[in-house]
Amino acid sequence: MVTLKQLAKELNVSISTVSKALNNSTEIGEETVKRVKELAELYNYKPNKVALSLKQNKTKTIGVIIPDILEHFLAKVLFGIEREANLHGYNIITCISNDSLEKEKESLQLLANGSVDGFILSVAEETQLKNEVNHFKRTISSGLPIVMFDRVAHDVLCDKVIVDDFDATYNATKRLIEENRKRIAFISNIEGLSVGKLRERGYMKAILEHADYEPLVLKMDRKKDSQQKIKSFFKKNKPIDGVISADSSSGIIAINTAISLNLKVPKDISVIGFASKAVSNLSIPRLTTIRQHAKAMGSNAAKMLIDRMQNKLVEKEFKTKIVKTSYVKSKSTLK
Amino acid sequence: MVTLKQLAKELNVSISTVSKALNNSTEIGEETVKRVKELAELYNYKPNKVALSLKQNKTKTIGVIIPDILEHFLAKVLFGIEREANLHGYNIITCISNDSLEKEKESLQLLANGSVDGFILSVAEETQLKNEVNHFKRTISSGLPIVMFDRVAHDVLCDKVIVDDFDATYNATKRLIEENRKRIAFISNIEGLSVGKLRERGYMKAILEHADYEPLVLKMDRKKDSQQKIKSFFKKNKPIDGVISADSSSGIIAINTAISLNLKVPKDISVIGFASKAVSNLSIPRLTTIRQHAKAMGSNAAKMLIDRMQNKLVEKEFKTKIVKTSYVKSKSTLK
DNA sequence: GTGAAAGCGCTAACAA
DNA sequence: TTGTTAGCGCTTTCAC
Repeated sequence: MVTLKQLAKELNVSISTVSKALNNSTEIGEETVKRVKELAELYNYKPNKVALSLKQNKTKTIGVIIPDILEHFLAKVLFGIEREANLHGYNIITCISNDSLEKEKESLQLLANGSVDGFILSVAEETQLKNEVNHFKRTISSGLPIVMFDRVAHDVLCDKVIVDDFDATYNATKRLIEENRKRIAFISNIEGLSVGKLRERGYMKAILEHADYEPLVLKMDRKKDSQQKIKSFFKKNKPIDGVISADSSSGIIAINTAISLNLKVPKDISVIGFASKAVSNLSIPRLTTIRQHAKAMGSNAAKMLIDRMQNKLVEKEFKTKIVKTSYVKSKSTLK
Repeated sequence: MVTLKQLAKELNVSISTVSKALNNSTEIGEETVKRVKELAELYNYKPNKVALSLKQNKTKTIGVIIPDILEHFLAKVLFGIEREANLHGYNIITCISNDSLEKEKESLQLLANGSVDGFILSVAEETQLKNEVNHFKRTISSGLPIVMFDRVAHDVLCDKVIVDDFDATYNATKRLIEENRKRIAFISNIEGLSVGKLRERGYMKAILEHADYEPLVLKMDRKKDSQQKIKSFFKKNKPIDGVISADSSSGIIAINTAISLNLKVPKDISVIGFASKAVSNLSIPRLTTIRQHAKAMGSNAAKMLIDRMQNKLVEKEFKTKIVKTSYVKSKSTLK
C-alpha cells in the first residue's frame, strides 16, 4: 500500500501538504492539489484504515454476535445489518456464540479491545437460561453501546429490536379457532429462548380464553429427530386439526406429517408457522406463515446503533423498537 | 479503555516498562512485573488492537466475501471459517456481494485499505457470467492473498477449495441407473454458477453413456415459482422416475411434487439432491443427499489462508483442495 | 500556500 | 533493571 510519505517524497512536498490536498483543504494551492491528486490516483492511494482508526479513536466497525448463523432467521437479520451498516460506511465483524455463554463473553471481551465501536447481538440460549447479564452491563459501562435483537435480555438497559411474538401467536391461534378448528397444537423446538416462551404464552392465552379448548403443546430438542416426535404427538392427540409452530422447520414437517398420515391440508388440518418465504415454499401446500421481517430488524438494529454511536449525547433514554410480524396466508389454512 | 500511559503514570514508571512487564520480558524486575500486572488486572487492561495492527502492519482479520448469506451452504461455510479463524486468533469481516460484480469489487477495494490481511471468497454469479477477474488479480498483486471456495475463478492463480461436483452428480446419476430408473431428470436453479455447470455435466456424462437414456433437464430461475415449474415439468415428461437436484431446495420440492401427483417415493420415483442434513429432514420421506461438508470447506479455506499469510515464503505454488462430497442414503431412494 | 511537529497506543532498539 | 526515543500512517494545530 502506498502511504502519504511516499507520495510526499515523490512530489517533493511535505506529508501534511499531501494530506490536506487530498482532503480538499482550501489552504493548498490549486496547482498542488491537482498534482497530488493525480499521483494519488495513479498509485491508487487509499488512506490506511488502521491509522485513521487510531487517530480518530473509532473504527467504523460494528461487532455482531449471533447464536447460530445456520438459523435462517438470524442469517437474514445479519444480512439486514450488513446492508444498513455498509450504507453508513460501517463494516461488521461477525462472531458466532453457538448459544454458549462462554463464547459470548469471550467475543464481547475480545472485540472490546478497540476493534469495534459498538455491538449488535442476540443473546445466547445458555445466557438466557442462566439469566447472566453482567458481561453486557460491563461492556456498556465501558463505553461500547449494545443493541439487542430478538433474543434480548430484558434486565439490561440498552436499545432493543424485538418482534411482537406474543401477539403473533395469540392472533394466529385465534384465527384457527375462527376456522372452527377444535384441537389446536403448539409445536416448538425453541422453548429455552425468551421468544419461544412468549410465543407459547400467546398461544396459551388464546386457548384459555375458550373453555372448551385444551392446550396441546409439543416441545422438542432442536438436535433430536423431530419427524418422529411430531408423528407420535399427532397420533397420541388425535384428532389434531390445527398447528401453530414456533420455529421455522416444525411447520413444514407438520404439514408433511399430516399428509403422510393421510390427512388433507388444509381440509382436515390447518398449519401456521413462523417462517420465511423461502422456507414456506418448500411444502405442498405452501405454509401459511408469520413473517418476522428479519431484514428490517437487522437494518433497524444497525440504524439504532449507529445513531447512538454518533450522538455523543448521553441520552439515557433507551428505545425498544417492535417490528410487527405479518400474517401471510397461503395454502395450509382455510381462510 | 485504559492505556499503557495511564498505567505508567499511576505506577510512576515509564510506558515501556509497563509494556515489557506485561509482555513477560525478562528485562523487568520481578517486583515491578507483579505491581504492573496487578494494576493492569484491576483496570482490566487490554492492549489496543488498532495500535497493535498499525505497529505490526497486520490486522489479524480476514475479509470474507460471499454472494448470499441466506443460502444455507454458504452460511455453513462461513460458520466453518469463523470457527477456524477464531482458533488462530483471527476475526472475520463479512461482506455480502449479493451476486453482484459491482458490490464484490467494492468490498474488495474497501477492505484492501489495511482492514484485513487477506480474503476468503466465493465468486459472485454476475462475475462468473461476465468472466471478470481483474479485480481479484489486482488484489493479489497488491499483496493480499485470496482463497476462493466453491464458486471459483479458474483463471486466477490462488489457493482454492472446491467440491467434486462433477463426480458427485455422475455417481449419483449412475446409482439411479443401477436402481433401474429409466427417465432420470436433472433439476437446477443454479445454472449460472460454475458449480451448477459442473453438476449438469456430471449428470450428462452418466446419461450419455447409456444409449437408451435421454437427458431431461429443467433449469429454473431462483427467483421464480419453482413448485409450478417442477410440476409442469413432471407432467410434460411423464413418467419421470428419478431426479437429481443440483441445489438444496429443488430436491425437497421434487419429493413433495411427486407425492402431490400421487407417486410413491421411493417406489415410483427416487430423488437425490445436494442438501444439508437440516434441509434433508424437511421432507417425508427424507431426502437422500449429496453432502458438501460445508463446514470443512470453511475451515480448510481458513487454514490455507492463514498458512499463506504467515509463511512469508513467496511460494508460487498455489494449491487446490478438493473436499469430497459424501453420499448419504436416506428414504427417497431405493438402494 | 506550505511545512514542522505533536499525538493517537503500542513495541523495540538503544541508552543509561 | 529501567527509561528514552523513534516510528507505524494519519490529521491537525501552529509557525513560517
